[in-house]
Amino acid sequence: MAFSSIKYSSDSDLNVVEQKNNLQKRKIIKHLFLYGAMTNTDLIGSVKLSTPKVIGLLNELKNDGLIEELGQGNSSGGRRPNLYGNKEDAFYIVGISINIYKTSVSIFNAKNQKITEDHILPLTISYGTSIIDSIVEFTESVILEKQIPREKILGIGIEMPGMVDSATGINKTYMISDRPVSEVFSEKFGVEVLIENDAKARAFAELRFGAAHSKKNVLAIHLDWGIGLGIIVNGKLYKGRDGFAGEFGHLPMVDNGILCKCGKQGCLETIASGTAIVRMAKEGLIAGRSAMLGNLVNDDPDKIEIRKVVQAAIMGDQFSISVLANVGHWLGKGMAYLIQIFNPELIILGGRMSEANQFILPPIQQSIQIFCNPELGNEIEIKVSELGSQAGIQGISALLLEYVLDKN
Amino acid sequence: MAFSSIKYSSDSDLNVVEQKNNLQKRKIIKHLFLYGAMTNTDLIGSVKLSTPKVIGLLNELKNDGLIEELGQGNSSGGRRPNLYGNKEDAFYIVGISINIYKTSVSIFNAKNQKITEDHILPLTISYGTSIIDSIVEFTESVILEKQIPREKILGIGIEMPGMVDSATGINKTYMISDRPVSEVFSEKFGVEVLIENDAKARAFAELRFGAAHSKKNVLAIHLDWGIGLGIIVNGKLYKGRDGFAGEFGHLPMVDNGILCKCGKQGCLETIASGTAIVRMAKEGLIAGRSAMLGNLVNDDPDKIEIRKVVQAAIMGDQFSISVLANVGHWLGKGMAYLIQIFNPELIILGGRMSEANQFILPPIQQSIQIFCNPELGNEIEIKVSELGSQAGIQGISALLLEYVLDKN
DNA sequence: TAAGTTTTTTAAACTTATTTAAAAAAATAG
DNA sequence: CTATTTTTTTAAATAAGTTTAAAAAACTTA
Repeated sequence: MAFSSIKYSSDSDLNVVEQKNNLQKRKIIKHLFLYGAMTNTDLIGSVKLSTPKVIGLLNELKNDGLIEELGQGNSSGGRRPNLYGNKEDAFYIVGISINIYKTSVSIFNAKNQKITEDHILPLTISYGTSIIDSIVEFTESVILEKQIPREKILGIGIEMPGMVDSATGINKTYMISDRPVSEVFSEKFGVEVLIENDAKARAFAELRFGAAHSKKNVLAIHLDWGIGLGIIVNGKLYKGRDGFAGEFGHLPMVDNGILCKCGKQGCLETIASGTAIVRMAKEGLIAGRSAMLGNLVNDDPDKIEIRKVVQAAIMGDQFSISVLANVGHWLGKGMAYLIQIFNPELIILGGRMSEANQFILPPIQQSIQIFCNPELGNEIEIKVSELGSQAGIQGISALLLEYVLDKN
Repeated sequence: MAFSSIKYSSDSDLNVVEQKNNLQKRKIIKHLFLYGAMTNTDLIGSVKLSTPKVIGLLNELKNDGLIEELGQGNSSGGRRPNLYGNKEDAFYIVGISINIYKTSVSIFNAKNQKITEDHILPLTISYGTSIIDSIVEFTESVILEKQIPREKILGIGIEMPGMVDSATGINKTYMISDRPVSEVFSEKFGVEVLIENDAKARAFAELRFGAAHSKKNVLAIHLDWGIGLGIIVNGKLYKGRDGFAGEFGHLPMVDNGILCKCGKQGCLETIASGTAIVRMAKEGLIAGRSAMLGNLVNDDPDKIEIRKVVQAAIMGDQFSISVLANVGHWLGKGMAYLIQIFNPELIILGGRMSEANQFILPPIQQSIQIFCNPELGNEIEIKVSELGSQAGIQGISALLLEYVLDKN
């Protein structure tokens, strides 16, 4: 914490890991958190230190009570190496995932194990600060339930939609306040708080735990109610000057198109997002263009969700198929833009809309062929995220860890 | 060079700087090349070493004959510091700039001073390798004229249009060969050769010597016969997986638009490049839409060039003004895409088309307002490059320097 | 012009981590 | 089951650069 250096009180009430502020030790802890138990030889490659040095640090960390020996690894014919791992209770990270319609809270231990069940708070995100207190209260109840001592909480990471500047802790779209929303949260929780945009948190999860691991230049598209983009460049999450990079969903795609909530017309989000699918399906239902979809929702337009449209498409409903194909067409065109600008190694598709993948992937491929230079378009690898719904909370927790351990 | 480590011959025929392969020494030489003479205190900040160490290295380099003392700098009341600079003849860099219609050659000494007059070879770039020998011959004549000993040439940097992969030395658009074109050049010249795309070389010049200096996230748009983009991210030139990042000119902008030389329709280049200006002006002239432009070229469509269109616009020619405004409109829309994706600190406009800046900048601004999120669009800084026509050759020379000195 | 101050340079002491070498532990071969 | 090999761990020696302190040079001020 910023004020720890001017504190007069004893070290004992400082965060455990902060006490061990040796950069190299932090690097080891970070590694053991992200990638699990390791031998000292494994660590040598990662922290770029010599054997004697790493062993020395490992022994110090053991004495500090932050790591422990976990038996022996296997060897190809020689002394078996000791395995070292973080002690479960060395510290905890709280991850909060704020969605448009719900908020969920998870707690991870120092081994990056989720120690909580699903804690979901139905709550519609607000433009103002009205939902903050509910989120704090809900989170506190989870912390209390697990009896996590405050000083063992490394920090709280919050991922949310909107234009988030994690450096200043401001969201320009939601929870707009006269002072940084991360500061408001931090004050109420009494621990470090980091906020980040949902698509960026997910891209970071892909970088650390998913398909982007050990890759350098990757784009992670987050297909949810809106369309987000996380950009990984030179193996690092790219944020831009104010943290607003990746406003992919608001690229103007259709002249004089539908009015977007951002105020402009014809944004990609208006024709290719989860919201757009629901809107088009509703319109089609009302216009009587799909009996099958009508059956699935008892002719009630308000009951339409992405899953229903996909379900109808699977059943062969022409209208639903064409809605999803159209979404794929526009997404593919947008992706062609990205491919030509970034020449990435890989594009990862994730988020709620992946339910519809079988119907949107082929038109995406087709659009890329049409709109993209073949030298670039033919070589691009497109993958569907394997991290699932936990990507966001995993990403924001890892971001928080690195944020706290890398500073100073 | 790669083979220096397995050479049996004496060190004397190795490149001077290669002999001093100490990384820290190279860093100092690089710095003195890029930013001129410095005091040891100046260097301490740049190479991140202590005073005694830097002084030691400086003395060694002096003994090596690579740098020299250049009198004293000034002090605010104390002993005056020694100034150190590269010796002019420590090494030389040859820069070659291949354009669509001409190729120019320059030689820089170790102080980054251009020691040659303008040497321009009129030559239309070819899809095959036919022009290579002419370029080599022309370059050799310049080297011979200045009597530069081969072993003092650090390397030759070549900037050129097209899809260039500098890592493999291949251009996918021009000078296509069965083996890397940089290798072909390197064999003929007998020294290290680096090739790079023109827009990227110019962006690098902006980063080292221009408006992007000390900035982190900058886009440099190169408006020439085509439209190129150099991307600077986290203070480094971004190239993408194959080096093809920045294919901005081939973003699809117009549905069923004009056929582009890339094979697709409606690329940005077909409506907003130097080539597009000339095409539109020709069409207008033939259709009799501009008497003023007709006067300037004696009604000969083949005499139209960008400068003539600008000249007519300055004289108030409605048609020419509308052509340039249209170009600005589309460029601005393209830039809105880039701003939303990159959230850059700065966009630099450079290249041949900057002659038309007074007519294209206002519509660019307007398009950004229309198509860009105000949070991003209002904050963006747009500058016209101050490096002028030398940007390309300066950029490729600096790239070559760093390429040679940074590798082992 | 001399004394004092500021800043650079040089020299010595100290820190830190690496390299080298030896010891310990566990697997494999005979 | 023992000897050999392989690999990790520990210990000592070495290397490299930083910090501290002192000396030298040049400017300021009285």
